[in-house]
Amino acid sequence: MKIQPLLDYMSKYISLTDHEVTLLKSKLVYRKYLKGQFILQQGDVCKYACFVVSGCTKTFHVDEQGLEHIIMFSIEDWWTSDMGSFITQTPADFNVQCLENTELIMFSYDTIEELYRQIPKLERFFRQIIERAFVASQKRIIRSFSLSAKERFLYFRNQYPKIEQRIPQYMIASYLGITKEFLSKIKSQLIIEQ
Amino acid sequence: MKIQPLLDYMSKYISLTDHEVTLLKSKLVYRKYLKGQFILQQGDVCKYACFVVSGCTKTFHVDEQGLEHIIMFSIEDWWTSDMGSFITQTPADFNVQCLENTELIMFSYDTIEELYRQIPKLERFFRQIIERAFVASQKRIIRSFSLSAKERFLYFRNQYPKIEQRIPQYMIASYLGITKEFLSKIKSQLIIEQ
DNA sequence: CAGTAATGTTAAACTAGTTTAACATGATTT
DNA sequence: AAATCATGTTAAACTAGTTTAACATTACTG
Repeated sequence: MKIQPLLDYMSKYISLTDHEVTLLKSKLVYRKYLKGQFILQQGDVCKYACFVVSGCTKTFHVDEQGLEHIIMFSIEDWWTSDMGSFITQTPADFNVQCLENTELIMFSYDTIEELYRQIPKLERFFRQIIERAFVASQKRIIRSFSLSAKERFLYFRNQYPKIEQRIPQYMIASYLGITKEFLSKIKSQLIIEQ
Repeated sequence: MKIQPLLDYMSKYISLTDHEVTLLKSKLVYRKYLKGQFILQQGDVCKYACFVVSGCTKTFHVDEQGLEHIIMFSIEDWWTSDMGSFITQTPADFNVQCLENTELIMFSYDTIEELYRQIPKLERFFRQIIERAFVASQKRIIRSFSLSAKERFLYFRNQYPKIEQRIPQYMIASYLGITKEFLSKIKSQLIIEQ
């Protein structure tokens, strides 16, 4: 289990004793997925909150018309899960699929409450992680209201330069809430403008 | 201080001893605002996370073109704050304004860390509150992608029947991300369809 | 390495939602 | 009671983004 990336990440929020690290390790699941595999399928109950050690995933929702809407991408040092399904143990709104071979450290719903009891500091850690995720989600709502598709694309390109080259363009369009044709148009406009 | 509504609300998540309630009480701020008053202004640092005891607030963002976008309404038993500004103590993206005379119980940034230390259970309480807020925010993103303006309006009307009658229509339009003119059109279409 | 599937581009016709402006209504102030 | 202001409606012209379809390109797969 490559646990070091997670420990480095956690050390930014809390400090764990050796004994706590051992305890934590014993409750975690380490798993490798291949490109294309689903970590979670819409309608299933989400059993794991996952930390991405390596690789890339997309989280997406399929609406009633069968259209795919990408909510987020997750790469190294990010989290991926359907938080709503995880915390309430009800059917997921999202699919999570690997866009590359991906290694995950998974916190299972069945053991996380026990972990909180044994290591109360984790309660603090997860509160802070979720605060950040919530803030990012709210900022995204602001952008969807107040920016045009072109401005949203420029923001995306700036914020995730690494992801832009790793994934197909139609997925970026889906993340931006536009069609791949319109993204194509925006990009050719941007080239002309220069 | 009308603290009972907050205690009732908290009892759904954690149970506090009498001593803890006394401690908590001593750290809270209770305040009344008049209709129209601002609890927070965009650009200021948010010092308080507020529980609404009575009244109604709107949380909105003013974009670079000066257009107002309503992010949420908060009524009795809801929270209101700019979480991003509160946790990072950086300038707020949002304004929070009272739509009615409003009574709040306010958790100050300066005392909340101390409270977490003295009553570790609060860490758990806020983790759960923020989890829920995050999930609500993500569901709103799904709706903005996968529903038409008409469907979003029907969803709003269904989810917040009490709020619909308490506030002006142009604020509902702003919440839905459309113009008041288009909301007017949607409503007249809905009447014709019946 | 040929054939098929997945991805990306261009362009024309279309539609959801905006903008502007004129007018109606009710509430608040003088 | 008149005047002003905030809110709400209607309608016409407009625009951002979609849909459809044809074609180009890249990348798997047998």
